[in-house]
Amino acid sequence: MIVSKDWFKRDALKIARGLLGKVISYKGCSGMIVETEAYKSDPASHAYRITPRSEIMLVSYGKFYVYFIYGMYYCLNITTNKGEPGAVLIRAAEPLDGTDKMQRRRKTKDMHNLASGPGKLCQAFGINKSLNGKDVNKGMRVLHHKNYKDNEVAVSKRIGIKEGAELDWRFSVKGSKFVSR
DNA sequence: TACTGGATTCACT
DNA sequence: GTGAATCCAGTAA
Repeated sequence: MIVSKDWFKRDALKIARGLLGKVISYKGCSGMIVETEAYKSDPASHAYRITPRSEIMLVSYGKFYVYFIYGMYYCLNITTNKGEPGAVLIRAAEPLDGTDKMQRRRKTKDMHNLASGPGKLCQAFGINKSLNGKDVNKGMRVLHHKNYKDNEVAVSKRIGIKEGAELDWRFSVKGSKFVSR
């Protein structure tokens, strides 16, 4: 079951929390999201100062925002919108299907090392700037986990959301071995 | 046009 | 724990 674009028309913090346990599917690979980070209009965010690159966060929701960083890595975001520009960074995922492809792209067999970080995740799924600006579910799909079809609250209870001790905008699945360091 | 630094990762010590 | 890799967007001139 696909997560609708309108699902992202809410506060970034709620989206970041709600995305945990959701599944992303792209290029024959899929994985369950286990770590996210919400970005709103704070100084650390691209949404703080709107530029041509980050304008997408101001004018849209439910779109992919992919940017290149450190000359080597991509980071995958999904834009949100509830009265102010924002986005959620997908930081890590637990590989489900297409792990052989991920292992080839990542040049490692280590499952824990396939998508346990923003840059690793993009490398494993073969994500690049061609996904930037595309609507959710066009290209990459965002799905409800087959085992977690019920509502968000139930999902949260079952997988156990762990909020960052100091960072209340970063969320991870409690006990997951697939979150970044 | 030139410079600066980054929502990271990995190898090496 | 530390530093290198690497390139693009943003900024200042």
